[in-house]
Amino acid sequence: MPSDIRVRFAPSPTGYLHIGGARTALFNWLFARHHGGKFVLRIEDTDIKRNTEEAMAAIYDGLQWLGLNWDEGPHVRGEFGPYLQSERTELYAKYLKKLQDTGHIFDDQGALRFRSPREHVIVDDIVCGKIDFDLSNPATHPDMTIRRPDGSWIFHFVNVIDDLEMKISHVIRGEDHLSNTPKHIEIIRALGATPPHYAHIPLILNRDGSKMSKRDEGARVEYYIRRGYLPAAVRNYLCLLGWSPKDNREKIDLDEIIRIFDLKNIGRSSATFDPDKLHWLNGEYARELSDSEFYGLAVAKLGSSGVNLDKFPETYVRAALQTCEGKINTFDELPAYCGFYFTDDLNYDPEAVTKQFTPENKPRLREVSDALRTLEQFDAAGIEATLKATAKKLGLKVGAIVHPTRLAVTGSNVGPSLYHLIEVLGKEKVLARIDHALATF
RNA sequence: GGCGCGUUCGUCUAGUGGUUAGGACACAGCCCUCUCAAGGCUGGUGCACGGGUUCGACUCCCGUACGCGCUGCCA
Repeated sequence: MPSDIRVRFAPSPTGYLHIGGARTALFNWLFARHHGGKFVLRIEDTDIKRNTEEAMAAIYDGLQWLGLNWDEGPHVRGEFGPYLQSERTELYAKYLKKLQDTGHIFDDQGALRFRSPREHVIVDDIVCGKIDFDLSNPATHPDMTIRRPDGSWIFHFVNVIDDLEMKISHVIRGEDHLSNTPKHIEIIRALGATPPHYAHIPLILNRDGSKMSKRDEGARVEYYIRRGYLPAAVRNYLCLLGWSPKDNREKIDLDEIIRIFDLKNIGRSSATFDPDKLHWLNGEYARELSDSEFYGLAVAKLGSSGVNLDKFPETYVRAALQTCEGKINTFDELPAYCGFYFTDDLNYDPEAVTKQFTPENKPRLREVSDALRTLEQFDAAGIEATLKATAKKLGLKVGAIVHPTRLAVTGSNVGPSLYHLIEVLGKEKVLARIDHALATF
C-alpha cells in the first residue's frame, strides 16, 4: 500500500543553496524515504526580481550532489505541478476568491490582508510539542498581507495554498517559521481545510552563535563541492546536526539512517556548525574510497587546480596517487600534498630547510645518493633496506637520513611514505633532485 | 518592546528522579612509526543562575540571566 506521506522542500532561489536549507531538505528526504512517501521540490520564486536560472541551478546542483533526489518537482514533474510558484498564480487567485467570498479578506491601500479570527491557536509540533499562541491582540499580531498592490503574492499565503494543493502531509522546516505557523493555520482553517503536521527543526548557527548567513563562506553547499568534500560525508555530518541516532554512532551509512530516522529524535536546541568535525568525518569517508574512486576524484581535483597530468604516463599518476590514499581528509589538500610528483621545480619548505639542510646532513645526503645510485632493485623494499643500511653504516637512526632525503626529494617534511614515493619517482629523478638539493647548501 | 523557542565539556550529542554524567570532534601527553596521517592508550574541561517539589534533582515546577527566532507589502 503506497504511503500518503508527502513532504516538500520549498527553497527560494537566492543564488545558492544554504547549508541549513540543505539539512532541511535532507530531513524531509529522510522522512519520505523512511516512510516510502514522496519528497517534493517546490521553488518559491514569488519575488520575480530574484528569480534567475543560475539561482535555481544552484539548488538543483546542491541537492543532486547530496543525493537528495526529488519525486516531484522541476524536471521530474508530477501530478500536482507546476512546481514553480511563479507559474501558479491562477491557483492562488482561485483561493483568494474563496477567502473573499467568505469575508476573510480586506483591502488596505491596494494590498490584500487576511483578517485574523483573533483566537488562540495551538500548534501541535512533532519536535516542539504543543504551543499555545494567543493571536487575539491585533496590536501584537497584525492581520497579515497576502498580496501586494502590484498583484504579487506573499509567502505566507502561497506557501499555505501550495502545501494544501500538493497534499503535503508533514511540513518539516526551520524553526524560524515556528512563530508564523499559527497564522498559517488560521488561513487553512478559513479555507475549511485541515492543517498538515508540523515539525520545526532547530537552526544551524555559526561558531560565534550567530545565525549562519550568506556572508559565511561555509554557509553554502557549493563551498563543500568546490573544496573537495565527499557528499556522503557532508550528508552524514548534516544528519548529526540536530538529529541523533541515540547510540553514540557518528559515521552511519545512508541506508541505516533511512531505516532509523525518526522526527522524534530531532533535538530542540540550535546547533553550531563545526567545520573540524566535518573535516574529520570526511577523512573517515575518504579513507574508505577504493583505488579507482580515489584516483578519479584526485585527478579531477588536480586538474581543476592547474596541475597538468597530461605529460605523465597513467601508470605513473596512478602509482603516485596511490601513495596518497588515506593521507588526506579533503581533496583540496591533495595538490599541495602530492604536487612534487608532477613538477621538478620544488619549493623547499623554509622551516624544514633550516632544520635539515645542515652541514652535518650534507655528507649523509651524499651517502644516501651514492647508495641509491647502486641499487638495482629500485622498489620500496629495496629502498627501505638501502636507507636502513646507510643509516647503520653512519651509526644513525634511519630517521636522521630520512628527513633530509624527504626534503630534498619532495621539498616538504610531510608526505607519503618516503620509500614508496622514491620508487614512484624513479631513480633518475630522485638522484637528480638530491644533487640539486646538495648544491643549495 | 511584545510573543515564541532554547540553555549538559570549546563544539555535536547521550541522558527522562538515585550514573564515578557516557560517546564523538578539537586539544594535550604517551605508544607505534621513515614524516604526516591512521591506529592504540591516557588526560583535562560540562549539567547557566536562584528558588521550590522530593528522602533524593542534570532530569519535574516557577522565576532570573543569556542566546536565537518571529513581530514586512522578505522567504
